Amino acid sequence: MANVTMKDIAEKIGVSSVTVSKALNDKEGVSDALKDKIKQLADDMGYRYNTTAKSMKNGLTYNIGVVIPERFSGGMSQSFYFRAYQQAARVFEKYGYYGIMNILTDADEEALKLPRLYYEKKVDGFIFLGQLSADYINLIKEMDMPKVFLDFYDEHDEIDSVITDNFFGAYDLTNYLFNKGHKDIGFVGNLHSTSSIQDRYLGFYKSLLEHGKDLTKDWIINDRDERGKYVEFDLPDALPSAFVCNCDQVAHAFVNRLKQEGYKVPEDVSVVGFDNDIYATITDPNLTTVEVDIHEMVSEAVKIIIKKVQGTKKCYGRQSIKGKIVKRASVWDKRQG
Amino acid sequence: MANVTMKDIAEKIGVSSVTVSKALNDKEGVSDALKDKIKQLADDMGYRYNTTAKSMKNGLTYNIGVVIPERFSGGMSQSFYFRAYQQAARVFEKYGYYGIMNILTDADEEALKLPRLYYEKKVDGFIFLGQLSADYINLIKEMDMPKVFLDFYDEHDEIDSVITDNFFGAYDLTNYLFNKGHKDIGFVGNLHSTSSIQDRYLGFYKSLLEHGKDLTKDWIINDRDERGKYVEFDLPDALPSAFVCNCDQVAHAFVNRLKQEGYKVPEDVSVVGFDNDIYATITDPNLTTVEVDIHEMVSEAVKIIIKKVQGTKKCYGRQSIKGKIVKRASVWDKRQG
DNA sequence: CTGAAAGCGCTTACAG
DNA sequence: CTGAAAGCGCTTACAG
Repeated sequence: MANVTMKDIAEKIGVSSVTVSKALNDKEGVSDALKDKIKQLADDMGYRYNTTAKSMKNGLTYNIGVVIPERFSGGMSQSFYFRAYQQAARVFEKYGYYGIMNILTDADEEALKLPRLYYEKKVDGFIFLGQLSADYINLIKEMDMPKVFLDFYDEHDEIDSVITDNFFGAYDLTNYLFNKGHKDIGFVGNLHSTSSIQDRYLGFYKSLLEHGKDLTKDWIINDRDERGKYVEFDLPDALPSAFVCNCDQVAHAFVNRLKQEGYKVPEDVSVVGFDNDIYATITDPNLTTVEVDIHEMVSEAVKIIIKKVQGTKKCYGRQSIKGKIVKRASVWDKRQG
Repeated sequence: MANVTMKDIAEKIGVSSVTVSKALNDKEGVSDALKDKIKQLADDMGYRYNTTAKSMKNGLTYNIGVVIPERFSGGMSQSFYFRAYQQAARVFEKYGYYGIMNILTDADEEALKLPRLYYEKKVDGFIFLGQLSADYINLIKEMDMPKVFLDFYDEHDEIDSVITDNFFGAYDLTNYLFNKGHKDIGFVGNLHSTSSIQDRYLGFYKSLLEHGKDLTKDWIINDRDERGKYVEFDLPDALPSAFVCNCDQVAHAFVNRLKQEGYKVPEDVSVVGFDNDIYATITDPNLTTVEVDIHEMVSEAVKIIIKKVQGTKKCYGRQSIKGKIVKRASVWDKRQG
């Protein structure tokens, strides 16, 4: 019972282990009768396929590393990363692969240490989930192994990446505010923090430009320091009638702050977020926001990494996955009111 | 550059691969000078250790499967499972192991299909995270591989498990309510749904008994059907002055329902939850609750599974990890008011 | 201190 | 349709 191998099965029937291998893998060269007999016996003997031996032969582990920087794994953004990882696990399954999560500690990222998964040849490729430092990205580039960035990208576009369409998402959302009669619109977020936030800001800006508006410095409100830590909002005396926040969590905090200062939301100030995570519906009023298509993003990223692991040299570049606006009560219709 | 092996290193220096193996593993029988030379060369040649080959030899994969039933992976309980999985990944790391997450679909659980990880010998043991059906538990018992249950347990106590101390957590919490002057206390939860909820209920009941109170049927309010789906609360006309809810999410919904019915929380009715998850702080008023010690639980579970994988035959039984009461505004002090 | 031999469990040509 | 031989990259006795 201990450890059944193909050889054990072979000896019991009186054939060679080659024949057993062929039968169990449904390959040609074994009569159907014998195949059935072998399969039956394998079942009876409690045989389990030894993937490690196969890996040894062809050099593939059938594992993909999913690297998540530590700082995204705590806090509140959890939900996004868990859903993403989970969806990845599901899609890997379809391809006969497994994902191995590797939390990249801040210290390792700082010290430019590649994941242990790499040094131990435990995986055939990597999905990096969540913005990494520029230096670390350079390090990754030199790593000779298939890789895909998920939810962020390399500015030099040398590594395939799948991102949410932050630019057009924020652009659409800002247009939506203009359509509702808003004329002055601000933005909440640190423009230098991540490429996602920057792109959302630029989409917002594009909409402003198209509506003949200029940027108003006072209405670009910072939400976090350079290490990503949230800071107090610095509110000017005069506010625009609407704000585009870089994410729902910040929109949630921003709404609370506005209410604390005596503003009514959305009557005095409308607020929109991004992500459609739990903060969108625990905010009062519920937030109009953009729902990121996690499933589609993850499926795409997995599809790409599997193709690359299987040998495609093709470069997929930067894939943007469209989100969709979810309309809720946090936007005031100025055309009627 | 393609694929550097120990043999390549050996040939370059003019020694055997046995010597390289010894040097790279810091084993005896190689002079320090040669060791250094070999390590240096390995580095220069970009050598990466082939874990698969090692696995082939000793039959260990250095992976542990973490199985999470699909129904816990969606919804709102996410946060708990993600934090748990993440913490597990961190602790595995310390032991030189990796975790591989396997979402167990409802269909596979129903059909009594073991995880693919098992049939492919991809792991040395399993942590099962989250309540499984009785039939599935029986199936697991027959699987000859080390395993630990996390956050639930087998009623026959045949499989090691690590759980939060639901019984004493709810007991302490109910005592706390009595101490605040409450005399009539109800419970919200389905008594037949999971062992966690049942234990919380029993802890609550124990406190009642100790305070000379009997159960009042009307004040045991159901929150979900047998498949775990939430149902409308069936509120009686007369309510007790306090309720112990089986979890924060349900407490959140229950508070909203009470407010909807015109009750003031906590003035008219106090409410306490369990878990200290996000629902505890998005509820108005914030919930008094029990914080589960995820880190400790996970660390313990990982420690146990590693020991078993390494050959310990010892049985650890059922380990309860104590949580702690987090006091917030949802409990009215009846002694002063 | 160093190495030749055997083996972990499978698969891939190749030969019959 | 079936199988002997070689090999994937390492490690474990064992011999020198």
